[in-house]
Amino acid sequence: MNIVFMGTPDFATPVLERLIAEHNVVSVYTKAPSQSGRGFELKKTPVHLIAEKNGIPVKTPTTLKDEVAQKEFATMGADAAVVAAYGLILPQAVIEAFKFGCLNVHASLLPRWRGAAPIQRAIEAGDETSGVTIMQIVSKLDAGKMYAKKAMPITNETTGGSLHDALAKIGADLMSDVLKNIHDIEPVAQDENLATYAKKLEKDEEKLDFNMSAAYLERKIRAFNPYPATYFEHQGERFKVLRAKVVEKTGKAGEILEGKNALIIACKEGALEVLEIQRQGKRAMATSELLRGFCFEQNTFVGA
RNA sequence: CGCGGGAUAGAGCAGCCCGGUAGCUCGUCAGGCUCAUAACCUGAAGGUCGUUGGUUCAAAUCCUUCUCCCGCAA
Repeated sequence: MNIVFMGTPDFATPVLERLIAEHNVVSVYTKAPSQSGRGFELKKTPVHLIAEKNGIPVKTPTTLKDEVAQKEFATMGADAAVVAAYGLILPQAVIEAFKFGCLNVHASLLPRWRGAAPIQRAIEAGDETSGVTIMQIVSKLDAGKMYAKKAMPITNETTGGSLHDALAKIGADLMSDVLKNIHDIEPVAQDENLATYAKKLEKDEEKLDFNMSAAYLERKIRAFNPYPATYFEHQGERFKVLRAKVVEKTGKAGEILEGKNALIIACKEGALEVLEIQRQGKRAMATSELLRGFCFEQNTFVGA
């Protein structure tokens, strides 16, 4: 099958690699290289790099709304477009430009968690299951008919990173299956009454608010690991928290109950023992390692 | 050239501002104590202080080259 691929971040690369292996990827669309990272170097997207490595033409339009961009699709003779975390809105004209339409890989079991950050929101909310949905793109966000779904459990060990990687692989498999059987699958509509939205992660969410319960904060820490990661501030320094567990202790919210042999911080309900931490300028390490040479003063407060 | 922090024993840190014998906590090893232990006591090994050059009687410390790591920001 001749396919146009559209995607941007790491989540999209397993899907693209699978398509390259199994189909004829005629063109790849991704976001333009942008100044990012230390030194503001111009960085190509992960999808961009994979495409280049495989000698596939890459296009990086800033919008697909103009007619020039849309006419390109007509001349490619592609049967379908596969979209994975592309980051641009597809206008109706693009959606209709392909025989099989535009197929999207979404990292949740739709209609739950439509939107930008389904992986993190599922963990944060305490869902016991996550998964991948392959659906048809329609003008309404993540609301198209579904071809296939595959679930996977969320455990106490699941982090945003681990779930992301697992779902990306599942997504690649599932998309492969759907494309193979596209003639035989009748897509089913989503139940609009069950739809929820996963709003994108905001900067101010990264700061841990110890006025929340320990159980919630623990989930959030896992959801935000490794990116964008949560943190607290203590005596002018910022400490990223990568892993923690809930412990049965009480104190005023944000109070350091133990700072020498372990780091335990009181929350509104319960307390958190920080297990993996990253001091600014340093790499992430087990809290026990940091505490060999560093000490948090007991009974001082962190956070706000 | 977006802003900033860091590199010191196997690990984590202090020392640097104000140059003058290389420190702390832990780990390792040996011995001791104990019914016993991740506990306790005694002792030991382990460092060209990331790299280059300079200043100086003297550099972990001040200036400089490069490499690597990280935070912010996007």
